[in-house]
Amino acid sequence: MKKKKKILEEIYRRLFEHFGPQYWWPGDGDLEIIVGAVLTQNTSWKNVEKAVSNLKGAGVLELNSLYHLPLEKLEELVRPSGFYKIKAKRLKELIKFLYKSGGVDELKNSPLEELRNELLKVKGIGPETADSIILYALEKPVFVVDAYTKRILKRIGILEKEDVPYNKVQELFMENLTPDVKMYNEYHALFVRLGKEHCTKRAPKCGNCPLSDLCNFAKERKIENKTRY
DNA sequence: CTCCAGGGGGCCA
DNA sequence: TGGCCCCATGGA
Repeated sequence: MKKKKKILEEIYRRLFEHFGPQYWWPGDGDLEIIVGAVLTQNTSWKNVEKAVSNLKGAGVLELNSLYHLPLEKLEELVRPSGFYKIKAKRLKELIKFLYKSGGVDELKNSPLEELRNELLKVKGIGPETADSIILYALEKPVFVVDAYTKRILKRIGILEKEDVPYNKVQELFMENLTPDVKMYNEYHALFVRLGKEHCTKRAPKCGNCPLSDLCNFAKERKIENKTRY
């Protein structure tokens, strides 16, 4: 039971030493983080940047502007991020919630649990998006779980399969690591960094991966290479 | 050409 | 609950 705590601490230490601090979220401003959290749903960050750039260029990356921006116009601006019609709708719902709540700064005053439940009621805001907003924009200690997190844990052998409920994986971290905004921030950012650079779905680069000696996937690949050559 | 990317909701048994 | 499908652009 305490073994997992050790492993999770070890993984963090290794990633931090290897990559250094990531200083997330990429991009700046609370609202940009919040908008980006929706736009990046099942989408490469590269495409999100284009959409965010469009919003900035149009001068509408601001609560009041977004609130009054016609849905059709918003769709057009976020199109590069994919799923643009549904994402425009989701952004509208979220902006409406922020607007009614009195703005982003006002939300920072409400307790984490209540905040999370309110965000999850918004159509289009699921656990990962809600937690990303809470951790990175509102700076409260929730651990963000994403596809990279599950893939990495699965390959290391901590999870038996990637198809595990979000909350179960989140509990794994939050029951073993003391709540800390900065550390949770870096940990998730480091998982994404590792996921992009090494632990990709196809053609993983296990060679100089800082976790390769813990990773069953890397070990199997090594065996393959040995028997092949 | 196929597969993938920092998810989430709707539907149906 | 669990399984399946849909949303869509841009890069590899």
